[in-house]
Amino acid sequence: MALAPIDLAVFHDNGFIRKQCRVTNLWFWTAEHNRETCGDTSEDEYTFIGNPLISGFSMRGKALKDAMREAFLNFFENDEHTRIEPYPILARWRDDIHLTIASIADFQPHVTSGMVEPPANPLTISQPCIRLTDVDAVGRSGRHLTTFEMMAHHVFNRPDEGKMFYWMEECVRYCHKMLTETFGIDANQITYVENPWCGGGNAGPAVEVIVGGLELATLVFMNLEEADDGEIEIKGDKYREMPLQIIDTGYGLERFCWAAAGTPTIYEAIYPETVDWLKNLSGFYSITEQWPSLDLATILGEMSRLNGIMNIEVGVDGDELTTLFINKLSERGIKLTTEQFNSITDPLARIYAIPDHLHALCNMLGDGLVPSNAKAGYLARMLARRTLRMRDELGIDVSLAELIQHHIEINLGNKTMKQTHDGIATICRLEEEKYAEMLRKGEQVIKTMLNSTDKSATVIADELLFSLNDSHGIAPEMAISLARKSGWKHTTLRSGFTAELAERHARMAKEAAIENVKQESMSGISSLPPTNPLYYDNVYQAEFDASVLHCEALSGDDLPDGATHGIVLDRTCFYPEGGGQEADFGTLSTDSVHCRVLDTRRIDGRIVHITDAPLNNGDVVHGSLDWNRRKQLMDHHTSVHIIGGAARRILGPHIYQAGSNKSADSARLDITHYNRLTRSDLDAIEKMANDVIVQVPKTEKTVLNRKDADRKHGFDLYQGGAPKGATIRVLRISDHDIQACGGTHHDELGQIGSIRLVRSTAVQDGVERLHIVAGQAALDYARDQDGILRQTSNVFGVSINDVPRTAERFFAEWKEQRKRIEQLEAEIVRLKTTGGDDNTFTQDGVRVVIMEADGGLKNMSRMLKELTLDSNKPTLAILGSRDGGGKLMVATTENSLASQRYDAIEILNSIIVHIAGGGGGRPTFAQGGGSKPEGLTDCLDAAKQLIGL
RNA sequence: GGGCGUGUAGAUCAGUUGGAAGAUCGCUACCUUGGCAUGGUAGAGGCCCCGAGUUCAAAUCUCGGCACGUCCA
Repeated sequence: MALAPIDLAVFHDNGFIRKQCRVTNLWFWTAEHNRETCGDTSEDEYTFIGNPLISGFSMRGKALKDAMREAFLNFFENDEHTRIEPYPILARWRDDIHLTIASIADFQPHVTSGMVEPPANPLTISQPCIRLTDVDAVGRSGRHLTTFEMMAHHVFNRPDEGKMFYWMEECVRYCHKMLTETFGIDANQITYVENPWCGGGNAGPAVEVIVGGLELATLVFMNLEEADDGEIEIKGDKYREMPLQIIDTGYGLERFCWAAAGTPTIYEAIYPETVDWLKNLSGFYSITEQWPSLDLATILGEMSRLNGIMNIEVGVDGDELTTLFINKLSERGIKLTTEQFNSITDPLARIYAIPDHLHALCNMLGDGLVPSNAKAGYLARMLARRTLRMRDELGIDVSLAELIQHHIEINLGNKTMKQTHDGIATICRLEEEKYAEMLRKGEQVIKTMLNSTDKSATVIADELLFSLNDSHGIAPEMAISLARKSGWKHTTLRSGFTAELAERHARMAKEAAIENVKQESMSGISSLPPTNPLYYDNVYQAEFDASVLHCEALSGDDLPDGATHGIVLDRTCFYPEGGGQEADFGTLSTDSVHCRVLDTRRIDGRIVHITDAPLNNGDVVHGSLDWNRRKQLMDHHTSVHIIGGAARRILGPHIYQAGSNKSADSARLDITHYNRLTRSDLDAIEKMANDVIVQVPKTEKTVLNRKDADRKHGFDLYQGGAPKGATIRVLRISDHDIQACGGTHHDELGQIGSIRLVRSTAVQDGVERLHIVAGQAALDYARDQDGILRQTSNVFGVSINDVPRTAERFFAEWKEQRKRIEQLEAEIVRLKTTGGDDNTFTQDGVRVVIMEADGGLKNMSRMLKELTLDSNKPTLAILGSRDGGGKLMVATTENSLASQRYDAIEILNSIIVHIAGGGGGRPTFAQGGGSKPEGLTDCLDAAKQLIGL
């Protein structure tokens, strides 16, 4: 069974009829009874270019967006909906996506799964979103954006609980009323296209709202979930109805603005000042002056209308599209050459894309994101680099920081964000420096790589271009332009290369995607009640009594040594490994059995004690924690929160936890930051952390439901990762640090004693790892350091205070003496090689030196250099040493009688047998070694014999 | 999370099949000049990132670590 046709009273009431699109075959509703296409096809041009569909909005840019958003929200607010403030652009509450990509993303997965109540119901919101999948089309299509606001009204119905707010009929009625009344859109211009939606295991009927050829909104009625026995089939998969029925709508704020402005592109509607500014800076208007016959305004107007029917998407071949575009323009009486077309559209695409990218960057950085070479931070870096590249291609001399500053002023109205404007500027400066450094290095790399390529070459080897892009960040176009700059003037980019590069990346990603996910499981525990955790009631309780509910023999390679069984109790003080805090150890005993707990894990919601012996179901056991370990883990965990808060205060609002680990020995906290930390940064954080221990007597622990936690504390609460449950445990250390955390924490900070921030290391660009020791571990650490220092001072025989100075002096002296030894060795070489002693012979005009020397190959090679470098004295030199198993070196003066007559390799190979070795080299310089130093004399004798002495 | 790449003089970087540690800039001294820009000559400056392994021999090859870069997810 497929979905039933959508047939609503609201359509009939407004004179709409249902038709099937001639082009797409989709069913749609229209008030224009002779309409044959659904509105969003390759035959439906934009009708609003130069002819706005929405009247009463004469402003542009930020003012237009503000007015439009307010009109939308106001409409729904006046009709039963609660207005909700937008969520952050960084989806901190989710672990499956980095960025908020839709308004419904705010409520996934906790609300859409039914676990958590929505913040209001029904609600209306305008949610800033970022989508980078179409980043390549931004600026070229006239309508693509990386960042936009999705206006929405959402409803979460529970018909099984009698909570049914409204469904399709009312939803479409709201939409139609708003479009025609609030925005005064002519109903004839509107088509409602039936197009079922599915994704992420859910599906439902959906309606696309097309106005003037532009999709303004989508109304999704999500009431189905994937199920093998489902009766409804959509796009090949089977679904059944689910208890929660959600209305997920999405109205494109910027598209409303565009339809109201009627500008050639969406960018001119929302970023008009920036577009003008960049046109002037880049000298755009002077481009067409080369062709006085071209009428730029007419060309741009026709191109915009055409944009509506051109399939400008990622992955469409650029050259083909250009040809098609030029043909279409020609049909309309506009004759353009490819060269003319490109020289207009290339810069224009960049001018349009830059404000979009700047807006996305402001949103990301403003929310506290730190650029990085991995994860979410990389998305910011990619946008920054795209922006910089386009800026360079336009030849504009304005720094990224200035561009961003301009954008914040003009398009964001100087709004305050989580990150300070100064902070954003600093990050931009650093990013631009890194970009410039990458370019500079890239130029070097290209020169080196192309060394073996002829200057007249017209192509660069594919492998080289791949490597330049993947390893050095130099995009193929950039590589070509740098190569031309460096002297390979005739190189061009092979057409289709960029597509191949993308294909190659896709293939690599596919291969990497094959990974094995191992899931821990135990057979008979899913029917057990969840274990009652006693550690939340009293973190200091170390002894308890409980009943054994389940005992199972375990096997596997990830178990600790000696572990044999997994035991589930009805209640426990043992904390299972989680949230970066390692598990508790201890003992479980009955009158007759005493077993050790070697690990504690959470499996399927039950706490499993990993032990070295079995217990019987129904046994009453006494549990006892290894208290020293638990205390140390608590010291470390609470310290991590304190350090995190201190780092945020000292380094800035962008500090966010990127991971952590708390073991008995030490703790680690990974934080996002845009610079390497210095020791003085660490000292300041450490000092503040220790001050907090003294100044804040008690921590506050509260349990809130998810809805209240979000509202009360915001999303910085979820530093430790996306929350899993409907209730949230909040640990509050005064106003120093407030976080959702399921770990065990001290009630009194004084219990920790002291915190040391040992050092920081880099996890990736933009993430610093802080190494922390606290409590007893801090004392142990100090003792260890003392020991090391004492040992060192004993070696030097000086007091501890003198160690640094002494080490410095010793190192300097060592270097000096090493140099002195080299000089003396050189002196010995000179003495040995200048004398006319018994080692020197003359054979037919060639000096032959055969002697035993001291030292290794290095020393001998210096002697050989001395002997054979003088071209006035053709020499054959054969040196041997007993060093390290015996060494031999043979050399002749290059380009001389000696080198003509003797082959060093031959001589070496024929005599080295006496020291049982081998070797090689060049015909004028050979060396080798052996393992029988006592045969050296035989070697040298054999050499004399060979030469005929 | 995965792939690729880079650590050599104060700086920027070369370094061929493993076989003699280099260039340019900067630094010091001297020469040229009335002085400077400049030009010339000479010199100083190296734990070839660290630690193992292979080898007669490792800056070079292999493995591990540290530091850094880059692309993709």
